[in-house]
Amino acid sequence: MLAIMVKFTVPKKSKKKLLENYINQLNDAQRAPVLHKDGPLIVIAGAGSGKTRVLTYRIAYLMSLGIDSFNILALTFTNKAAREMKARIAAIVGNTEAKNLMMGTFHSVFARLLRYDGDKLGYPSNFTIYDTQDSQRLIASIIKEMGLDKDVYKYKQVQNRISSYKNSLITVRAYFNDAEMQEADAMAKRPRMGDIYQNYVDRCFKAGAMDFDDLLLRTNELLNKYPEVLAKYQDRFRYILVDEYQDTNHSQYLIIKALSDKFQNICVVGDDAQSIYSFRGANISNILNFQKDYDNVIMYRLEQNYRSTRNIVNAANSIIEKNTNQLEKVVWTDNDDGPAIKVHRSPTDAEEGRFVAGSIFENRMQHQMSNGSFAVLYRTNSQSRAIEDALRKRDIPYRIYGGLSFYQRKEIKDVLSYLRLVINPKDEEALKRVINFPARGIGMSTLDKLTVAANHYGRSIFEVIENLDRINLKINAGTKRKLVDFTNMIKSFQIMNETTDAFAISEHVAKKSGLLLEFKKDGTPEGIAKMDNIEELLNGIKDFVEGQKEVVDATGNISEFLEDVALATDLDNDTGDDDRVALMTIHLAKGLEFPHVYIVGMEEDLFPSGMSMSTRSELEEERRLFYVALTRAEKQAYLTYTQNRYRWGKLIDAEPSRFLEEIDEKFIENLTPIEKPAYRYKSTIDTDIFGEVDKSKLRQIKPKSGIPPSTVKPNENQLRKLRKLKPELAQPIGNTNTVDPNLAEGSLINHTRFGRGTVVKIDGIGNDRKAEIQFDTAGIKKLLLRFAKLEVLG
DNA sequence: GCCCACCGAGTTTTT
DNA sequence: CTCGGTGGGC
Repeated sequence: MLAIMVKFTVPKKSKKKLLENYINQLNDAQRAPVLHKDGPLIVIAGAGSGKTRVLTYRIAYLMSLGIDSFNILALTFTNKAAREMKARIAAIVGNTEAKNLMMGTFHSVFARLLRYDGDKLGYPSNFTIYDTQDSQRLIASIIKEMGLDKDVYKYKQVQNRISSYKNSLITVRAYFNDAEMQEADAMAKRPRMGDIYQNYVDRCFKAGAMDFDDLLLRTNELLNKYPEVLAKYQDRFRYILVDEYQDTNHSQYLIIKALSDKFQNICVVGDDAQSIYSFRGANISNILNFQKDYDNVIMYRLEQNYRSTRNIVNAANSIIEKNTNQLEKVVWTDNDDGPAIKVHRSPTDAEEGRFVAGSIFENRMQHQMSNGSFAVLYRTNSQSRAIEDALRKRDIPYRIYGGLSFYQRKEIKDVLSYLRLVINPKDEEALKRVINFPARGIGMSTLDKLTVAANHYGRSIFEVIENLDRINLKINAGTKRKLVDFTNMIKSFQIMNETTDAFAISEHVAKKSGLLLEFKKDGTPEGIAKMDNIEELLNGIKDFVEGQKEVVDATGNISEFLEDVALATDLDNDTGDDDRVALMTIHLAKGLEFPHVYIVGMEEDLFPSGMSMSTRSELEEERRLFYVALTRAEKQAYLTYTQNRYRWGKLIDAEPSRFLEEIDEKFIENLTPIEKPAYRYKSTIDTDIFGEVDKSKLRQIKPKSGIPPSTVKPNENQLRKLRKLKPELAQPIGNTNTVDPNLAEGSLINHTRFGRGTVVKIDGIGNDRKAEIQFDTAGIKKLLLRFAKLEVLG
């Protein structure tokens, strides 16, 4: 109500005044890029330096100069960020003016573009977006159909590989033209990789489906092959802004390059120190080389941190300076020193959770803080469980972000699959999911026959069923009837969909498909929970339909909803209206801030991840991840680690993360007494004449956990690439924790912590090689050999 | 073709 | 430990 009043009573002139005021409040470093009008610019924005404000005001400023919002494209990292920024801009320049701003993630913006122009590439405008699970299922079935060994061709790895081809713009054709690429796969004992890739692409195309990577790859294809399309969008997007530029991949880079080529009004914002997505193809050299890509690039640096205490900023600096590969930048702050970073050790992960919950409880009481002031960050999703349990016991409300999201739950995906079929009956993954769920007597063998026929005729399974009487398939009449009944049901949904909104059709589908009934008759608590979830989904769709009424061009149709769901992240759906502690991975926390931040699981092999410490560049990315984590904190950061942690259902030994040592100790307060370092390092480290350990040498000399040299298997491909690009980064990280060759079952050993013992059993290979040891005083323990410091006594 | 019970493998991070 | 895949009995 108030907003509307303001809209009509405030004359345009004072809007300009408003913007002027905002811009005047910026510091000089922030104001400069805001006022930069034409030509390429890069803003290197340190953590917490107010880059969102810069982006927001810059867009508002451009519009105040008379540039039509229709001509501005802004790419953000999450849709939520886009929404918030857009709302903020609308508040400054007015709703009508901001309406045509094109703003969103790469994936959602270019999905929209492809819905318009994808027909040129042979895609229907109603193409399905396959999520990772859909892709993996399809790849698994292709591997099976091709009769390949599923232990050699692991579908997840294959999917990963295909994804990285696509992100590097290596099409099937390019793959078969690249001998080196094929050789690499052959060396990895997967000579049929290219054929799988080919099949996968064909099948997606036939299904009228794009996976996440296609949204970028096909956009590139479209812009390359159709100059008139490129010209159209170049002309439209005269001003392009890209947030989190350090996390763009090659495919995204090329899109930006192509679109900005004509006007060169390109503004990228990012922080090389926060590049943490190389696993999905992000290429840090995009930001490092931006100045070489365009002429007359002006670089701006935002170095003043407004978010965190001086202790946190300086501690973070002391970490990131261990990395070699970065742009020069000094992040500083005017804020108070603040309390030291608190470090806490617990015996197990359950106790770690208890510490976190207790600490949150206390802080809440003592400082009158809200739950929403706290975040618990971890490296892997599986760590959330122990934290959850502890918070629940303390009655502290929390919300988990990421992990298995609502839309990925089985029952939800089932409903969505029916809806996907309504929109695009060629969608094979959706069809395979629900053609026999709820059970209708259409089993595996029937589906196999249909798949073979579909492949043979180059059609979708749905089309095969529609033409059953014209194809000679060995399917009995009863089953044929059931198949036709199924397609008829979908068709009846399609007819209904033409005249109803997303909510009405969804409710109808949930009932008529038999899904709701299926879970109802199940009767178990799980079944009831699933029904509730479907209920929740329907409510969500209802809200969505309501919301769409306010959006220009929106129809509230189910296809809009599906698009939203396919590209939404957990964060996007966060209303933030209830007061809860946030639990999420560090990756998801990027861009967010909280007064108090708990970084849990500060242990070797967990953080840094055991999967990412074999090369220097991997380790540097882990370090950047730690930097990101720490710089989320405004007032207080906690780092916790455990001595033993449950992993794979077993209690295993844990060792403090090397990152703990990397923080300058003057920023740290240990809540638990430190283990005697002199004792731990005694055997390997020289002390100076005062008996002091030279700390700078510690990291190199200390027996490091890691992969024993004999089993180091750095990704040869990655290494080869790196050697060309950055020879110094390709060095595998040395590891000195070699296992005494005399160690065998029956050996008498000494362990630094558990004392004397006898080796009962040794098993496992490589990384997982472990010994079961009967200790004289500490009982039986299983220790991973690459961690355990064992002295063989005989 | 369906269902249940058992076994085996897997956890890095996500649009 | 937990999910997913498989195989045997119906």
